Amino acid sequence: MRADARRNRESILAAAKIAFGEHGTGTQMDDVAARAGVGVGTVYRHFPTKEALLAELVVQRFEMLIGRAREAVEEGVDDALFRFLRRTAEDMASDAAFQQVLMFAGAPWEAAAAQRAELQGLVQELIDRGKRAGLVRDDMRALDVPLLMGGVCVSMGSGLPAHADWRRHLDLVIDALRPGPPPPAPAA
Amino acid sequence: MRADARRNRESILAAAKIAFGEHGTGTQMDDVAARAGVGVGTVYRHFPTKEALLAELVVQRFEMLIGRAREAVEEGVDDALFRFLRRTAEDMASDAAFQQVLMFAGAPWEAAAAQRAELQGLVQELIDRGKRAGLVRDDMRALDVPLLMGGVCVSMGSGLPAHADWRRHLDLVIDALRPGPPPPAPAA
DNA sequence: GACCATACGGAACCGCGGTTCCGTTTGTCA
DNA sequence: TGACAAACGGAACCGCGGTTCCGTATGGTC
Repeated sequence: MRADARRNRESILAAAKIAFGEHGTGTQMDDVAARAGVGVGTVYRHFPTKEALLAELVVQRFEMLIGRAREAVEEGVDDALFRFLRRTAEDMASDAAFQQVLMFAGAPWEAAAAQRAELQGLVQELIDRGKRAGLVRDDMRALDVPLLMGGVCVSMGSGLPAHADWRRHLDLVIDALRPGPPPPAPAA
Repeated sequence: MRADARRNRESILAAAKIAFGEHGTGTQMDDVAARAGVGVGTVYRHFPTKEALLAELVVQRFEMLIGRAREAVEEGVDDALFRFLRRTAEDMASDAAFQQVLMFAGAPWEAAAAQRAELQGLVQELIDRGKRAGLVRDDMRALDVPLLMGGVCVSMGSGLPAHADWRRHLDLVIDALRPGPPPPAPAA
């Protein structure tokens, strides 16, 4: 691969990261090209499709989350799960496209299947530790994480009028994962 | 207004309700027209814009939710809030477009401002009752409802692979609204 | 320094879907 | 029943944005 080609590929990825982070999946290819200081044709030489470009970004983002999860596991704290969730949310807050991918699935989501699987394993470890310490409800499953985080994503992007307060949303959702109070008298 | 005009308006609204419920905001005007047994032009005679049509549907849906909320208030049960949330979720599950509007706001969302305000008042009543009975956490606010329900919407539409289990999501989120266990030893 | 495969730029292409326009039909009223 | 305003149908229009195409530029090699 020629030197300038490699350089351009990097520029494009960097530009795309910013553009997609800001404008979400609606980002236009021309915009990415412009930011990268490159023509659209060049973008298409490196990534056959907009979806493919986005998929690459999503994989990278998952790779980063895997790193976060590893750190959390190694931290060895009982509430590492919650700390991980908060850090993850903080990361996602600045990436509109990733939020949308997390919410709606599709090709880029599928493309990161391997990463997702790995991440799920690490999260399971965090959950187990939390359960052992009595900080996490017994019936929590690893799949609850994408479920709930997908929900939190709604409160992030889009500059919503009323429900833009994603930190509040996250707090509530994390509380949902703690062991509940004794079931409030099963009266009906 | 001519008789056939009124009749057509109703057909269009009915058709739109079904179409938007199925395909979400991505529903095409031609589809609505076809289902209503009418030409596109006729649809546009009655609703100047796709957004306007959707807005009308959203207002109707909120009107229905207001009805649900009134019922809940009149029920007079302590956990009326939770019962209301479950019924509401059940209603929303079959309306893809409403889910999207709830998630992303925009013009149709704004159009229902009055309804939203009224609904919020009723929900506040339900919350207060729940708090008095000790079933609802003290710091819950009426605005937490759209916040969390918006999140649940993610788990509804779109036939997602992993996180399609919206009932689970709803259960968790409702648990988040209950009074928490004693804060797990403020160690950190 | 010449050569050529590789890479680039960006104008043009194309399908999609919301919206418009106008000739035709139909309800209503005298 | 005749006349006319109101309403209808749907082909055509148009902007948008992803993708393609090809003439030009350039890094690497002999």
